[in-house]
Amino acid sequence: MEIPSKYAPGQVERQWYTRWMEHKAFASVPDERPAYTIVIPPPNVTGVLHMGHMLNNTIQDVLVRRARMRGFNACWVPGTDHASIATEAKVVQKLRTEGIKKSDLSREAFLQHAWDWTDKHGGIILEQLKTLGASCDWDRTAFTLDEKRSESVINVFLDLYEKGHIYRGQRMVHWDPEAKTSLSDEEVLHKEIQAKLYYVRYEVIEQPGTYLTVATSRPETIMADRAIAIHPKDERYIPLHGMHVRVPLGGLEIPIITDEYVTPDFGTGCLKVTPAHDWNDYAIGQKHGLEVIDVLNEDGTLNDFGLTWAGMDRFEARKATVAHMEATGDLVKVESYASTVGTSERTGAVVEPRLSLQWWIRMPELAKPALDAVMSDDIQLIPEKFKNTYRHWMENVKDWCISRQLWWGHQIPAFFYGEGESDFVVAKTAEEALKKARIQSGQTGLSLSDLRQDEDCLDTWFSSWLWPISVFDGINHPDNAEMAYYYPTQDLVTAPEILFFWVARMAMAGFEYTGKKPFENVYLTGIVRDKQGRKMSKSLGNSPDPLTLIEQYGADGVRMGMLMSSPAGNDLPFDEDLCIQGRNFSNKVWNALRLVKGWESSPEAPDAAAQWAMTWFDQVLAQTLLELEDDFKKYRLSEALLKIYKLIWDDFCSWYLEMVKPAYGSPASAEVLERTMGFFEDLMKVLHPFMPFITEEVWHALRPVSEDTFLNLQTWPTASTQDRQALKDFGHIEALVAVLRTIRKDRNIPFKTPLDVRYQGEAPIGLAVVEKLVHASSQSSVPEGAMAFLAGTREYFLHFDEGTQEISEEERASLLKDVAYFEGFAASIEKKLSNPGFVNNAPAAVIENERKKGADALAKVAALKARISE
RNA sequence: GGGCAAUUAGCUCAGUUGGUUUAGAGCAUCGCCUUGACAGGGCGGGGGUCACAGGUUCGAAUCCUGUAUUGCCCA
Repeated sequence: MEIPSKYAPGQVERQWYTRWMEHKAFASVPDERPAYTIVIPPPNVTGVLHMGHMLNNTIQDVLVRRARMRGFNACWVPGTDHASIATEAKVVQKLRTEGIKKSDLSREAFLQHAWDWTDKHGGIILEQLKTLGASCDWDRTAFTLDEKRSESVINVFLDLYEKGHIYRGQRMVHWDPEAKTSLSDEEVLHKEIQAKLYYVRYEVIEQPGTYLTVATSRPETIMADRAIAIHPKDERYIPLHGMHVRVPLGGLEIPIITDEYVTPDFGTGCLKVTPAHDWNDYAIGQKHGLEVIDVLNEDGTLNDFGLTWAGMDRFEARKATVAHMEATGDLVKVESYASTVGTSERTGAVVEPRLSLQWWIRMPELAKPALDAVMSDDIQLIPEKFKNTYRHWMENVKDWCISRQLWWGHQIPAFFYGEGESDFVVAKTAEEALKKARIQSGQTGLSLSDLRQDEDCLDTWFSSWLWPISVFDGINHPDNAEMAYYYPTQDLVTAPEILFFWVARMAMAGFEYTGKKPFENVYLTGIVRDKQGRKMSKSLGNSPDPLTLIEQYGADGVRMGMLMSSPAGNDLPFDEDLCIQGRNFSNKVWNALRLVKGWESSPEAPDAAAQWAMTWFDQVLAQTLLELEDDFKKYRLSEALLKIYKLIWDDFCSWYLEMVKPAYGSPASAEVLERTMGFFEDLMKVLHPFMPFITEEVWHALRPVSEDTFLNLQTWPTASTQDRQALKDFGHIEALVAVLRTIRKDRNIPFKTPLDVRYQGEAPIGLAVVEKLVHASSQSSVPEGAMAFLAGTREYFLHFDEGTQEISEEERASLLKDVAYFEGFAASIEKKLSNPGFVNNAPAAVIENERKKGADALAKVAALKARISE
């Protein structure tokens, strides 16, 4: 059988994924096994696969595949998110390039474009996940805007409205002038900028010729000023209490008011109050009964209150008003200062505070059970450090603005029948709305054409917070069999950035609609960064294309590369070298297969070395399996992977296979072959969650299995009985082999020349292995003049035919170095032991151990010195 | 400005209630090896005052305090 010496992943990976799909290897239906469920964090339909998805989904796949092998009925539900703002922005942009304006289209026509776009691009990421090897149950693919999910959203809106959790209110919101919609607090990113502070003077009406100077960063809103506020105790301004000033733009007379809110040290201590354009000013305005004048249009241009600057963009108007005031002498000076500005997460536009009528959810009550669940570890956050942040947010949670002035999304099921602010009803359909409206208004003659549905749609998160329930249709049919079986889900894998956006809200919806938590564990991944530590982003262009990586190193190689260094919650400094390591590892596994497949079988019994090797490897495997159990329980995936890596590369390939390897051209004992195949299969099983493709390929190549039997459907290996003795014995053999190799090297003894190893008393267990690995013979007799050396704490000798060989200079130097080390070590122990404080206070076992360490060190010193003096 | 976390080898990280070496691993690096599975490899080596300064203790990478730096969250 010809197997190429270099593993080529491309072909293998494509072939296996196709076969898995054909046989629906990852499909799940409820049965008698326990369920293990993960719902995918639905990627945006606007996105393409990036490194963050790669990391996140690799982790999910590892967890799901392992659960499947451990006897769980594993179900990984895939799907996508309609991403209201982002998608609408994309579609508007696309239409613009075709010369179509959104405002020229009807709602229906626009939505048709949006659906076309989604149908074309929306599934891209899911397709790409298949390349990565994701073992999702694809038949369950859901979309936040599909029929069932939409129905769920509307039902929840109705329910929350009826319970009084949803209300409509005029409030200050974050406004995205580019998308022309409100945003929730979480959709605003605060950025540090270098801003300018403009000092503008306002003339005091009662004292012409006297001016108050105000420092502002937003001169373009000056015409909407409705007061100047000063701190009541600010002595500089006490004489002006109760007076008025003239607004330099427009000339309106406004009062000077006093408020504790003003910081006397900031700027001049005078604050211009513009209730429509600042969160704090709005609060002050409310308190003092000031008029609210909005000088901006929804697209960020100035409206008619903007005087001669009406129609101009806010940033242009800023320059223009400043220039004007400079000319009139009202601009006193300009300073630059560090400030922060809110930008839209989706469009990047600078966000405006804007007073508008929106829909809100009252949060504190909903948040309570979701907070408690995390604080009591009923829902476990991994790593735990996120509990703090979570609590802080949940204890200070603010009402959630859920309406968006967009079309792409779930239209708010509120129907207006009159002009009044409360002339509306909330209903699932127009027909139901009509019934309700007739009753509520008392106007029995109302008809469908009198109703007008709210134009706005709901925040995307208002659908994704239902995700773990809605994918099983648990909102519309709470008692269905799938809900009972799959819900609550087990693990959720997501990024810390959306802990509040999504995780917290899912917990709230979970408790509200099922009375249960939606998931048991939340694994928070880190951010994938480049070598310089920068976040990978499209704008920086520092993100490698995942599909190109997969082409170069294989999905297995990339998966391993990503997981080699990604503890939960820690950022992943991505380096392509990690993928190379993954690829090289694939190749190692591949060549181990080549070796084993090349062995002919013979009926002979195993030789002593092979016999011992099998006993030993069985134990290493058992030991590692136990350690893996613990690692997985703690979600220490990179540690688990590294352990498997070393188990395969070091223990299996470098030691075990060398121990059992038959001489060139000779057959292997059938028993050895059988055991080796068994070990190899177990190794492929434990590696499979991390590297699904190559393990499948190798597993099928090892021993004949039918083509529609898959490794992921096999049982995870169980550890055989523990017997630490074989591991201890190996420690000694390892040391002996290492010393003999060093001696060979130091004395330039070619490998062809056999070594004649001598010892006193009983032969150490596993000596046959040493003979095989370092090409030596051994016997229990020590002739005159043999060279003594130490392996561990036991003394051995080497006999040379041509008498004692001269010790080389290099060897002497290295021996002297060792002597110094062990003498120093022994001295430090001696110091410890002669300290009465230590001897009197430390536990007996610790003291005993120190004594032993000291004695061992001294024995080593003696043996080393004996060799040097030869 | 408030809160949280981190700082261990060139890089990425372990180090589990203070006592298994004078602190480990993987990668990288260096030396030797055209050995019949694999040079995408084998064998061997070098490399760290555990950020800094104090303190607690018989004993500190580990506990406490302060300082510095970095990151995250909130305002």
